[in-house]
Amino acid sequence: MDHPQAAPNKLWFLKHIRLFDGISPVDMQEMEKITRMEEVKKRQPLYLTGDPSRNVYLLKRGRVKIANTAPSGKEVTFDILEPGEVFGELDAMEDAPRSTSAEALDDALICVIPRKEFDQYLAMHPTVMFKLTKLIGLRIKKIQSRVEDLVFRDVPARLAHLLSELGKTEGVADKSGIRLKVKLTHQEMANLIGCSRETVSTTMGQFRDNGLIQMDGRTITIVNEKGLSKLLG
Amino acid sequence: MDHPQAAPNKLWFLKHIRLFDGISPVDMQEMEKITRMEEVKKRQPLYLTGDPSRNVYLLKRGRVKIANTAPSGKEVTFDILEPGEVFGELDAMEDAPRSTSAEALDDALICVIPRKEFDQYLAMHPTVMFKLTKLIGLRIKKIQSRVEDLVFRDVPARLAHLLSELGKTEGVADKSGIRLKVKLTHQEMANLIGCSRETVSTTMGQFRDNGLIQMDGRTITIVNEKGLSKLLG
DNA sequence: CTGGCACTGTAAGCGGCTTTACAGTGTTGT
DNA sequence: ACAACACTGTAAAGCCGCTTACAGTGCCAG
Repeated sequence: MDHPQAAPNKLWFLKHIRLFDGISPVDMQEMEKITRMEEVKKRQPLYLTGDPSRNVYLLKRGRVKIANTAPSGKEVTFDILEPGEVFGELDAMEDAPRSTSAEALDDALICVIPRKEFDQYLAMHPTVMFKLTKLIGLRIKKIQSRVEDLVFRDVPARLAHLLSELGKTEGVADKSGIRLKVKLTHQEMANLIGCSRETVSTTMGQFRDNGLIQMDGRTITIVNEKGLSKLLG
Repeated sequence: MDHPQAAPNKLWFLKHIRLFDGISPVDMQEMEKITRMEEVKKRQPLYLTGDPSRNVYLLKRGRVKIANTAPSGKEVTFDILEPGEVFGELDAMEDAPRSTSAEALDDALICVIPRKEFDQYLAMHPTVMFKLTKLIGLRIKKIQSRVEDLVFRDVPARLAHLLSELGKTEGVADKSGIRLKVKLTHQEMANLIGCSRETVSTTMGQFRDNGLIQMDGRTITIVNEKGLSKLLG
């Protein structure tokens, strides 16, 4: 049965990795041979900035945060990965020290591939490499739009943008609007949009007061999506 | 003779494209077949955001600016490309509309490759594709550090960072320090570091007053490199 | 060589965001 | 169950960088 609780094996998981969308089962089986599965506890770092880049990772279950910390202690979050994503392959392909850190946000299950085997695999599977190149291209676009956000938009607009993105990817329709099963703290949102924790709290408060969102504990519901979009510019 | 003024032909130029570093001459000759050279006048746009992505480009001579403009008219510059760089391939590989605009900053010479031919070429030359993936990886790191700059550092630090980068890539040793043959206006620097033109002017003035740099017309000389680095962090 | 245009220099005023400082409210582990 | 801790709400003060406004300088074309 095609369900993780039933028979979670490596091949089942590989099918759900975006890198293998539209890739032949044979190629996938070969990948299976060189991977090893690993459980990771919540808050456990997978690697830190500056570490040697020994492995490439595939995320099976849970979320992983890709981030960096300034000497001051201030943190910027580049991405929060969902199951199905590949990560750590850029530093690994160049055999360069890690340029970011990666940390599990939940108890997670990942697939570990040693750097060399990954390189060899790619060299022998051009279609997978082509797919990888495209995935990396999408990431560039994503981060380019982060730069645009930081330069063009103020905090309310950036926060509105974040919320509406979360609405698209994680939202569930509800009687009063789009309910977000967000497990992000205000601090984590602040790291994503580049501002302080306090500013996130007050801005969310304003959104609530203006009837754009509802907040119930840590559940956010987008009540007035159009109102949010209007903030974007 | 291996000199552009003497015999500037496509093959000569391809040797100087980073994408072909360490690539076999045979592969390069095949690329030559599918390219066409084109002169571009200063300030001429190669493409605008939203255009269909028909081609991939190789920059032979002159500089090209990759940028985007907000509805407000504010502009952000993602990169200023030097000869030897490939560009426009990300949008082209996905057959997506241009996500940025590209404009010649000088009279330039570029090599144009139709999207489809580029895709086919890559499919048949895995080593070139591997190289391309690595180049894109480097670009991600570059833009990630832009995000860090915007979040972690204030304008003086970002400007100091820009100047010392320019010193590394374009600096010439001089009796009083590192002379920059920069052809960037304050506006262009502002677009690169994400602040207003006026702030660049005043901050440069402060650097001058503090003996970090000298300014003579549009020539900048870094006098006290250590002093600049101290601003970084 | 000269008028026009683009770029630079500078300064006052203002606004958005950070910092600092706490009080209040979950949430978790044992 | 409850202490300890982490997260949220809020507000005052201060500062960085933007906006506005203009004067000065340099460069290029005709």
